[in-house]
Amino acid sequence: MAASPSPAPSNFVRDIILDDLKTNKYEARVQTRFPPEPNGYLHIGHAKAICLDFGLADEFGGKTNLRFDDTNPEKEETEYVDSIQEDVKWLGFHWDGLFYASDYFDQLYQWAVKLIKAGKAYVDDLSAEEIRKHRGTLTEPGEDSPYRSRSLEENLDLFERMKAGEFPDGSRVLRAKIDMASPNLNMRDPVMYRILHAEHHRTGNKWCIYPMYDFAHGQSDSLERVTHSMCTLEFEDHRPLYNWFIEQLEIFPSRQIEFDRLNLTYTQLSKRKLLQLVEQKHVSGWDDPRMPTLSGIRRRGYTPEAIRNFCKAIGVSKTNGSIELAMLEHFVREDLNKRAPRAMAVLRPLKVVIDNYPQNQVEEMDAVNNPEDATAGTREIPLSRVLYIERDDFREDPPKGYYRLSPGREVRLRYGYLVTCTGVVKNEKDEVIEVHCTYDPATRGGNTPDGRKVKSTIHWVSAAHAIDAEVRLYQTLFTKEDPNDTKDGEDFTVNLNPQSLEVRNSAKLEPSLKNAPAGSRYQFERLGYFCVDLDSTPGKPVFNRTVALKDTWAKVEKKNQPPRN
RNA sequence: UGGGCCGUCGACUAAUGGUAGGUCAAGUGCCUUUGGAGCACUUUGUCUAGGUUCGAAUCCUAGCGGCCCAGCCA
Repeated sequence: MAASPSPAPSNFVRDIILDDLKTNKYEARVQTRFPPEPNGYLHIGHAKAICLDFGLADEFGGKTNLRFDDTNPEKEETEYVDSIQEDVKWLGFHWDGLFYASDYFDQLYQWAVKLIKAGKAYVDDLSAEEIRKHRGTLTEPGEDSPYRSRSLEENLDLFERMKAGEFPDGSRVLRAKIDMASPNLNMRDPVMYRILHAEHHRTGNKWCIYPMYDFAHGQSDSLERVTHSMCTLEFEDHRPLYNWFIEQLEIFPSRQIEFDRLNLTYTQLSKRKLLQLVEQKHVSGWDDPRMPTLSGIRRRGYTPEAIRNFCKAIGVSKTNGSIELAMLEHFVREDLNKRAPRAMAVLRPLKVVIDNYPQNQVEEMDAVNNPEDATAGTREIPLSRVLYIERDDFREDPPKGYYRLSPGREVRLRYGYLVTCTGVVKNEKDEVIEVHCTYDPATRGGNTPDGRKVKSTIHWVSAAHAIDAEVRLYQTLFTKEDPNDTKDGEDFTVNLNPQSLEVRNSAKLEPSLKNAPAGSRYQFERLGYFCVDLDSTPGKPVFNRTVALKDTWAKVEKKNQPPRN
């Protein structure tokens, strides 16, 4: 066994599998499944589950099925089925079998009949409301339904007629006969089947009764001979029921193991609430780059490698916690730093005129594409008398510690020349609209033959050669670490960040970016990582900022000037 | 206040009765044609109280704190 370069840290699920392997449980076989309900798009929380399910099976030479948990025809759609498959593949995983819980509807029906015949299930005529009342409370036991003691024959007949469509929605259900006094509410005669005259995305109108999650999930695991069935913590209370059905049915004993779901600061990971954001148009869609969906994150410019590394780093446990968003951002920076070619782009242009530079001269300056990757090569960038620099890179009255351009000060233009600011031009509102400089011809390429040092190197683009672009800058979608932290009666949308999207319409890019294809990623020097959006048009590219570079100066400035409000 | 689960640096996670370690964050310095990247160093932790033991983050007891469960959702 070769030592892996970055060994996956162990976790309690892996320990369980290791132990089962040692004791030869399941004939030393490892099989998992990733079981999404196709009622929404996959998000970063699912990525954690995917990495666990597929990762563990891969590690032990096992199999992983993709199985759609499609037992509720009213919420599920093929659009979601398609996006989920695309996202799993994009993340870099390959499933063995592709299944649907609905593939098992016939088998499930037969098993339900088997339980009725064994006296372990009955048809209940109580309404939903009445069932709720009979269920008792957290501290008081429930009461038996008056229909609990029906004869086998009557139960069989009624269940068959439920299937045949003789009864309206909600009029009857099939229930497991377990224990109405159980302290675990899931064991108080849980509903197995409900009547739903609804068209199913796969089975069409074949069925008008549909199994509940509890009477489908474990059985599906068992049918596929899944050995280790990982799910999130809220299903711990369902495990006794999961096992009860397997025992009563005498089928393959898959084992359910629960782990902690991912929580990320400043991020909403409830599928229902993500759907709400889409439906109420707080975002442009499931793939809005501010969304934590895999499609949103992908459009934002994240790489699958970064997400996988993140999932590996956060680990798996049973502790309810919240990962800091900075952790995710670290892993995308780490990955993009190695692979993203550099380019120069000015987001808020300020015109610079180099007064002593020849009027119509243009020089091609050599620039390295990626200092982290010697094989990435170099490119040429045109320089001329009129440039744009970042507004932030000039201050008429520089604060302490600021060492970019200001009157009388010399800085280096990256891959260009050293320039010294000689003056400014202002408009009637006293705003600087133009900066004047002189350059030192001896410093071509940014070199200083005399060994002189400058404190700062800034990026620039030649005005005559620049490409106009739209750049979209993002902040967190929510202003609070916990978006669900609201006052009574308030919806989580009150925590939406009004500044989560900022569009810069007049960005100027170096000409090499002209034909960058959608999805390609760059580091704009000194600014951050950016990704070409699919809204780009031939005349005007659109870039998304994936994540900003770490900005030491911004930190210093913030510390020196605490917020006024 | 019925049942289930969980408490280790600011965050996440290891240590499986035997040196409390790693990553992120924060801080300091070095270096730098990105105030980027990199490198070095530093700060901070076993929820509390008892008990078992030569030895406890780990085992036991009792507290305290947090999360989940009363859908014909998953």
